Amino acid sequence: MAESTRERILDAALRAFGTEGFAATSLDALATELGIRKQTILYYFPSKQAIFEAVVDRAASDLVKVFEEQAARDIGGLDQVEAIVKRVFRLAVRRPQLLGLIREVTRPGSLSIDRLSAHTAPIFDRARDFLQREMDAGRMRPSDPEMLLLSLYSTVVGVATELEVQRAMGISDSLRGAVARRQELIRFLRAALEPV
Amino acid sequence: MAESTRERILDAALRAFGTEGFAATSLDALATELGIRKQTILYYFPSKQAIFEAVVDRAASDLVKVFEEQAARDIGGLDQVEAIVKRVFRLAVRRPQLLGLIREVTRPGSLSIDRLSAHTAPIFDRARDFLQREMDAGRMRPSDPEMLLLSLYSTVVGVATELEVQRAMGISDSLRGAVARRQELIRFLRAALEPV
DNA sequence: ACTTCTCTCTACCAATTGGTAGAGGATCGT
DNA sequence: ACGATCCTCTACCAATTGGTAGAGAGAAGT
Repeated sequence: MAESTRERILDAALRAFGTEGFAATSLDALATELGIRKQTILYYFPSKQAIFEAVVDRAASDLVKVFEEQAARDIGGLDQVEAIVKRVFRLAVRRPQLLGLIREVTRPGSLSIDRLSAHTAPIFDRARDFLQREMDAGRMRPSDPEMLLLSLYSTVVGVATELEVQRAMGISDSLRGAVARRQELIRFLRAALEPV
Repeated sequence: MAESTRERILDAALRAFGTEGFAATSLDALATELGIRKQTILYYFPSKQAIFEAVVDRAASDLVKVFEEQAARDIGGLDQVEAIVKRVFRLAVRRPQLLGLIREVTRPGSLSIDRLSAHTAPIFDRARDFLQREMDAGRMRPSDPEMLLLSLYSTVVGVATELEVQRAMGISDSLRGAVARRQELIRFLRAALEPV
């Protein structure tokens, strides 16, 4: 078997939770989509909440891996920022549900926010330190690194995921559109970060 | 009566839809919160979907009003951008559910996205023209105004609404924190937009 | 007094929800 | 051959869902 039932459930759940959201996803619908019975799902996971947490865990480690990979080959300065933005964009194009899930978890009242931040806290710290270092070295415009990180996060995740907003604005959501958006975003960020 | 039943329903529905989301909000819960019966709600609105659309309409016109007010007294350049960011932030602090609702509507698969964009399309156009004009006049760094608008939108709405992300990052979400975030955001945007 | 209109209620419903209990079929080591 | 383990199934269940039907109270106009 190419993929175990458990993995298939997690894949389908990621897609469903990441697009429709937790509450709008029913176990029956998930099972039907997979061509199995709901009870088969509940054999692998004790509850719907447990599936969600497993999905969050897997998604978080996928995300962290992307960052770790780039952090490993630290090319420094704005080039490093650009490289990370490119990676996030590639992820958003290939697996849009993944960033959709992050949005779902970071919604007010989500139960699994702590689960997510347990995974991401180290890379947040690492990113903050990186920004601070680059500022000190004069390779980046000085500012509050935490606040800057928040701005960067919002901008990148927003531009990468707000497909509906883009559609409403009349912006193409084709692959070519994604590349154009990424380029423009990088120009935007470079302008904001370049030292004066 | 200070506020009609219909208005009270819309208020509670905005709060619920804007925080918990559409699917996670039940009419029974809404009614209990208001101290009335579910059927009273269904007397004023034919269906749950109809309530949502009414809430979206009202929220959209509130949002549009905020923009119109600032657009009326066009002070030009980056000061104008700053003024709008401040207004959005004030809205995010006073009525966070409002921006939460926008997030809910702009989620993939939302039925009311067209309803929202019908309201917001004019101010998007207006904003695009404004950016183009300012760029032509050399008061703003030249770039693709549509893409820039998308970046601005993502950054401002993200920083204003991603309270959970901020909490996970360890950033204070007090009122003073909100002011600090706003100031840092404005510095960030000014740096990105200032002509070279 | 009577009708009409506005509003909120009780009573009810079919469908769907997440979840439990346990049967039955493979496949395995023995 | 035989139990054990793994997996997927049928059969249910109580609770909740959005929504319908219609009673009844109150005010207002006639």
